[in-house]
Amino acid sequence: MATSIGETYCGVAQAGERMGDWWTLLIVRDAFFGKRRFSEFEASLGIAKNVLSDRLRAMVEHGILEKERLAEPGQRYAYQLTKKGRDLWMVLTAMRLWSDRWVFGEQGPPLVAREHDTGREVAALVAVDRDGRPIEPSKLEWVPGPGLPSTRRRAGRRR
Amino acid sequence: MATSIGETYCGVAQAGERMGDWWTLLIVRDAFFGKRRFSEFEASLGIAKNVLSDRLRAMVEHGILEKERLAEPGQRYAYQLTKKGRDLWMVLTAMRLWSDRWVFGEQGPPLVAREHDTGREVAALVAVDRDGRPIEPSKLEWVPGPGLPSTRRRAGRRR
DNA sequence: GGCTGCGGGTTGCTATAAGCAACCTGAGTC
DNA sequence: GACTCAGGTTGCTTATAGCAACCCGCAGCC
Repeated sequence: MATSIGETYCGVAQAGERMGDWWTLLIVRDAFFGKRRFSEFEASLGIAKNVLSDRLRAMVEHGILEKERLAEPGQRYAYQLTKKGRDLWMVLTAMRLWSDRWVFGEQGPPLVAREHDTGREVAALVAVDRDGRPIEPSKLEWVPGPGLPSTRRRAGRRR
Repeated sequence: MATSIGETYCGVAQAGERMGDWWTLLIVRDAFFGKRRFSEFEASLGIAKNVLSDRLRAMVEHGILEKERLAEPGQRYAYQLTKKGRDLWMVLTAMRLWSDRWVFGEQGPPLVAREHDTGREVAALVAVDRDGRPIEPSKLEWVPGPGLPSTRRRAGRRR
């Protein structure tokens, strides 16, 4: 995606711009699994070093990861998710649940998220309003919000 | 992402594979906005024709869109979301809400999803268990599910 | 029946970015 | 002071996005 989408008022495009590519999401996923080191991401993802280096730098710049020097011997660093990065949990979960349903299907999910003290598993995501009451997605319409300049009140505007 | 991730048991990677790139998600977004025709996607996204053509074909192959010949005069087609495609709503919403918080922030969201009869706006996504009861993401752990072959019980395996 | 216009593409070229292998560097260690 | 290891960088090759030009079937017009 070389064309700039920096000015678009679509949150999906903005999130995509922050990610850069799918590697970014896979790195975030690994970070949720507890991976923190350059070599751990490299081994887990099979990603080229220069690409990983690029992605990690961009993610630190975007405030998704924090780079920290470890007290361990040698030149070692740890990359940790910031609050902004941890907030991508919903995005990852939405993708995972979609795959569970439409890719893995009958075969069953390869991985489940479980509450450690009760054993309850995450089965779905639901949209809720400000008061936490569920909203049925099929009844939704899209309307301009407060952040949309009045001169360009159109959804999905670009360029 | 040229390296094949077809065999990985990570739902995030699988979803990414089905998407191909961010254009796919933006096309799905536009489809949710009611766009259906080649020229509508082209105009809205500013995407190159060959790339759009590629993406639409791949999305039809993956069962995310359905291509339908219109009864209108001329050579006109409509691309419509399938159930599988509409199910990506949660993914788009998760990304949009993340952007609302971390990109637009103070400025407020450019777009909100509102229930048309009550006016209630989608404010968040919550993870729920099988019975619809909310689960707090910070208390979660990842465990292998029924779909993970026992010979490779490792999260995020690849290649 | 030939001209024009439009939707929906395809083809060919160029520029960007990913993949891969080789090399580098600083810190510990024997 | 030679060796190892983490964490990169450099340079080359290959794949893909972007762009412009062209094409093709259909309809309307005359």
